[in-house]
Amino acid sequence: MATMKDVARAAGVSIYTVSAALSGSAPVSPALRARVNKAVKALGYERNSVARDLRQGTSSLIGLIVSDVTNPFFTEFVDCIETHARQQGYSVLLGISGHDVAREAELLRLMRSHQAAGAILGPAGGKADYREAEFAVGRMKLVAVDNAFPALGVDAIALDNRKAAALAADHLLDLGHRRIGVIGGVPRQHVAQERLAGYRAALRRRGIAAEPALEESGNFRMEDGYAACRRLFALPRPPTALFVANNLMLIGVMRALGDLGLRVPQDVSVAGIDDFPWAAAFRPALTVVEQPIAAMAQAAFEALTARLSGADGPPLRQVFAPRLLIRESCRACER
Amino acid sequence: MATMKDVARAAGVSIYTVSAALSGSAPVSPALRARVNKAVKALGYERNSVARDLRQGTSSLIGLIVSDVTNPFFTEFVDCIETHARQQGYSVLLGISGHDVAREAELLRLMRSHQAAGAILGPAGGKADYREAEFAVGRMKLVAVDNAFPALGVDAIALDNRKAAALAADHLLDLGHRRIGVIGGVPRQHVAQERLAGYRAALRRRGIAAEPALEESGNFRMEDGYAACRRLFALPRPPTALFVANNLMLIGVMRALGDLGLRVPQDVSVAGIDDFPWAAAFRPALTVVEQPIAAMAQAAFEALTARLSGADGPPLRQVFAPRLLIRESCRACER
DNA sequence: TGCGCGCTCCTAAACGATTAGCTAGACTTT
DNA sequence: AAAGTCTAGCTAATCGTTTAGGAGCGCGCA
Repeated sequence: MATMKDVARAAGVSIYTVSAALSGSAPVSPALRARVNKAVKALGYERNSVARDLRQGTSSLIGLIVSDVTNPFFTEFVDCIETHARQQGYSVLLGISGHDVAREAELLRLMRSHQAAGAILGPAGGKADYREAEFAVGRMKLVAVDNAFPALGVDAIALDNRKAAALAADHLLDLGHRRIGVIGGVPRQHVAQERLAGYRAALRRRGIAAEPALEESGNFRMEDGYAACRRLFALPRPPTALFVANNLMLIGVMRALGDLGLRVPQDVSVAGIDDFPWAAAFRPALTVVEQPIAAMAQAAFEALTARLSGADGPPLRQVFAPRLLIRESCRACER
Repeated sequence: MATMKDVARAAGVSIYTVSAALSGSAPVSPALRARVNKAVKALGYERNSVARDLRQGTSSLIGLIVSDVTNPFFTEFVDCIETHARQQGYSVLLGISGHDVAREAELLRLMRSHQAAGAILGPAGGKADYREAEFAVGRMKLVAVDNAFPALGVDAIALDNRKAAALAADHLLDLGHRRIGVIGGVPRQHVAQERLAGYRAALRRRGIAAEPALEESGNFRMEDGYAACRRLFALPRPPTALFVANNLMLIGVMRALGDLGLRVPQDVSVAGIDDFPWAAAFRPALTVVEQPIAAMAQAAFEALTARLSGADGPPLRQVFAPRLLIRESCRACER
């Protein structure tokens, strides 16, 4: 690999001039600039970012940590972030925590070690899992998304999760359902707590008593949704409708209902959180609450770049509004 | 941030000793090792990988370039690669080419610039898009997956695409279909050519003449599948069955059929390539040809690490066998 | 002429690790 | 006791950039 030194020799200039010509950090006369460019081309020179990053003390890398890329929410989120990052000259270091706080911490350490300028992450845990002092340690700027709670002490981008759950629950209640099963996330996670709270609040507003047997939970994965659904329909008095707190579990639920021979929406109404490309192609098309993923990704990226360019001040929290997409998976309760 | 120098000072040793103690590159007496570890903890020292990488001339980064993460095949592939990489101490630099060869080249340049040890990529283009000499330039080791053709001159991991297409087409032929529409990829891509070839060969084996009007193509995205499907059913004599060459276009097709008021499989039979988590939850559950993604990802990663640990020799090509998953979206032709 | 100012370009010192080459002491061998 | 061998640890060079601090030159102005 050719280095700047080789280019300098070939062009008959100092490596300072090469650096200046390539980065534009200082003026270089057209004549020398041309000689440098010629030498660069002739040698096929490419800048060594590692050396640059070492000297600069920071890099053009940003970290991106999600709990599960196969979750369509994160898939699209990753897609959006990568696009913004590339356009702004950043490269993205991808980490997948698999819902494991220890793995997440390890990934953060690794990214710090690579001198990533910052990181965007969907925290895997809840309040109890982070010792605040240790979370945002070091120079690396952090932005939390999705399961972001205020105590983290970093900028956060979140959905109005209570509202999202209430939107789905209210829709089912409006259709006359009174026994609405819920399949929420693990209670450890902030986002799960909020969605459950939204569901309960919606019931309470109609004067309906919460029924613990109807409250199931899983770890936001397909198989958890499947299992939880089977449990709900093994109940002596199963629900007439289901509110499912995320997309992956919603798929699990649909498979379970299929296996149980239950038709949607004739036998059970189903509403979930998270839209995804397949939701509308399903028969029945699924009624879900949509998150504005692209807007949230952009906000996350902009929050990060703002910090990177020196903005300081207390952590900022941006909350986005959910939207109910009424399709075909819910109908009026006949019992 | 504490550096090795700080640790050395705090422990009363030279930075050589710190380096040796931490990396195990040379023996260090228990007494000094303990002092070093204590100092590391006290200062919260973390190794600066950038400095290390500069000195070593290579890094623990590997690149991963896919054309579209939202394609479930790549989503799962990325997931698998990240897991292997993390377990072997590598971090992954993710790039999304968006089916654009220029963007792909730019991403490769960036990764080389970051001194990535190697990269795994799903090439976006076809033979005509790469000048062989320029493709595998530099120290970085490359492994191609999915749309990998021999002329690239790097290790390749591929599906037996002709077989995959034939599996789907034969299934439809066995059910008595004779007018089978195909929605393939853009002809530029090797994988698209192969799948089309497999479909044509299956027809030919039954003595059925290819009908150009039934051969549509798109760029492996949902909207392309949608549009192609609408075109096929605007034909004077539309097909009785459809073979769709990838998952995303299959979704588009299902939406289009829904919008056209056509029922699957009563009015049209549909078979595709690529299984995905939703395929089985669909009503009807979708009959597809499955790729062994996890095995392919593992093979890709192992091919890369083999090269990284010095294996040389001519490019190796590994071809994987597809498997037909018969579900509910195809039935006997009644016309 | 003498001085200051602006340009362009150079030399050399960083950045923070790894590691070749060396040294001092302990232990073996003859 | 002298010479050889090991071992643990040190010093200093090195990786390929960026950039502070000058140097040389031409120009304008008094």
